[in-house]
Amino acid sequence: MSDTSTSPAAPVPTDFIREFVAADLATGRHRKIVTRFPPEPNGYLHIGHAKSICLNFGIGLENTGRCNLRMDDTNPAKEEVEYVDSIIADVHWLIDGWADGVLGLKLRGEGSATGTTDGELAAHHPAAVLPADAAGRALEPFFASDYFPQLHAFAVRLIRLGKAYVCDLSAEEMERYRGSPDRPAMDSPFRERTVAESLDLFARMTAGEYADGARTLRAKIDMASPNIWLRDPVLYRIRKIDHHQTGNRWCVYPMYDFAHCLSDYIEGVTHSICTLEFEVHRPLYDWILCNLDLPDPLPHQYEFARLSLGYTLMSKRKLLQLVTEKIVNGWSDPRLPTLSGLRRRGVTPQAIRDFAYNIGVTKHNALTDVAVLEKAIRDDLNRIAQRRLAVLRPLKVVLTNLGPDEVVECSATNNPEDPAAGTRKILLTREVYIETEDFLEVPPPKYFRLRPGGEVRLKYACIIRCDEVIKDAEGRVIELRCFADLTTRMGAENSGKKVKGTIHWVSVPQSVRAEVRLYDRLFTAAEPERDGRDFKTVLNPHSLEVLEAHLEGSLAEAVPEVRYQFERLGYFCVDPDSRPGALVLNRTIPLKDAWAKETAKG
RNA sequence: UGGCCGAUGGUGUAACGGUAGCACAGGCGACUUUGACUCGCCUAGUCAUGGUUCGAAUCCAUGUCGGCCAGCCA
Repeated sequence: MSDTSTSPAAPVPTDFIREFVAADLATGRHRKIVTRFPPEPNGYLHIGHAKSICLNFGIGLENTGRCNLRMDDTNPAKEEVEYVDSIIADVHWLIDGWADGVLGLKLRGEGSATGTTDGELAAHHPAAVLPADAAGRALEPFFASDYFPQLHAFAVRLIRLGKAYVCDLSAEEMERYRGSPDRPAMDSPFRERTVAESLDLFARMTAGEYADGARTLRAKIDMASPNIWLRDPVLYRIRKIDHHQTGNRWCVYPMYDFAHCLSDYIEGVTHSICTLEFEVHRPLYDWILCNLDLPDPLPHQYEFARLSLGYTLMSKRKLLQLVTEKIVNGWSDPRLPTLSGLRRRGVTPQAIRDFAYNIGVTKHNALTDVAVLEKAIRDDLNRIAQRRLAVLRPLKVVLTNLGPDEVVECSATNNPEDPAAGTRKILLTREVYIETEDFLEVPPPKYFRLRPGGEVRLKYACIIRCDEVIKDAEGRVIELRCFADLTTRMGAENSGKKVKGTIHWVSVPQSVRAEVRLYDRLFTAAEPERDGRDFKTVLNPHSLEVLEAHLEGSLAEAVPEVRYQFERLGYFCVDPDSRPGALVLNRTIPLKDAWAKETAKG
């Protein structure tokens, strides 16, 4: 089995759903496992979807099965091709190199063939093609809309069986008739309509004879059921609007409950995994499949708890609001938990997969600490990111014993976690920048950076001593004059000399300027909507800070999506906003900072 | 006064009638040319009450708390 595994030491994950899968394999109920990831293309994917993707593709991968990507596009009013495209890109980004081998797609353009509407099963549905079998042919996701002809045929069959009827109740009337969880329902006056009449009416609905909302097709189940979803749920509604895949071909569209179970069935899905709120829909899922008298094996639905992460919002509706109200800059704003936002921020797919593995899969709602995500991000970046020196808030230091044009060559380790990454040259000059916070005139106890008369090591270079502090008219420190002890350079006679602090720096003439964007959590509260509060009351006004930083010269040719660790500062990656000579970097996440924690203690 | 689902350290999870374990967070220490990484140690838990059992986080009952369900959304 391919193993660019989720976590270095990770055994195969286990959870209650995987136990069902294993049991079904053991009993011979299924020989091949097929799952699916079925987003509605009405928004961008976020890290909550990533949890589902990792579960569904993980199960496919672990069992040499398959996981189909399917657009659950049964409501043209809310869906757009922009979302279809972003979903495809995000899924690939997240699974490539891991589970892309079990990604089930179909041949482009296949499946939207005509079907019958006379109650007979359409003969064909698109076959799932794995990348290994594509032979260079273009593939695309499955679409629930591909099955509209078959779905329609199934609906007709249900009417013929006396298990569905056309209802003329308005939406308001239907709401009244339905009752409520603790109040009984009333039968629709159209419930006992003859099969022939329903058949005729449904055909005319399909032909476009009636206005939106005028009639619906309903399942005839049990109006006395304590489960609302069994009180004759709507199966089809009239919607005279264009669909992003099927154009104006249809004016009746199936509801989620009708389309989903049958789409699963059509694709040969064995385990249909969704989130907890669909638990109450499961009896309906089963009812539809059973009452259509479909041959086995039938798919089964399993539910797990959706992800909720501290200090962020996960619902597509709320994310859409953040985007449309321009609280953030589009769906890929690095502060958003969208996959495109995380990608732009510099988070790796591996880190997201590790995160998904670490949080597990259960049936109870939990609030996951962002620290778990941050840990996964740092762990992966620590392994792969090359180190560079950069100064965010510069303080000029003049090394008084170096000549104006003197250049001292230093060797810097690219990645201490990966010796194969090698070394690079950096140049020490008379004028350098250090981080403003690395000098304090009157330092607190345990501060071991630079102070007047004190010593500190410039990383990869040498130890310097602060001889003089230059201030401006307001008394602010604007420059330090220091002595550079070149005998403490690597390889020199005093290279072993120890000082408490080592700080980062860049050469003034050798550095490049860049815009650096620092991100913080979008909200100041772990649960932005706690107790029904408006999330806009807890927006973090400092979630984005833009600085002009000075980077080591080797970064001049940095390209988007390459990730670096700026030593002692954090992980950064180049933003696509970058232009030649005008680099823009995003800070993915700062390094852990024990000193900041120490000082915060007061 | 409905139905369904759930409850294990601060947080997320494991244990499937037989030693409550792991991770994150937190604390202390070691190492360190990143106050990073790494390593060592520590803190801290079975919602409650009954019952079954030699033995219960696990099974049963009752209660408590939490989530979901009254779209022609998914």
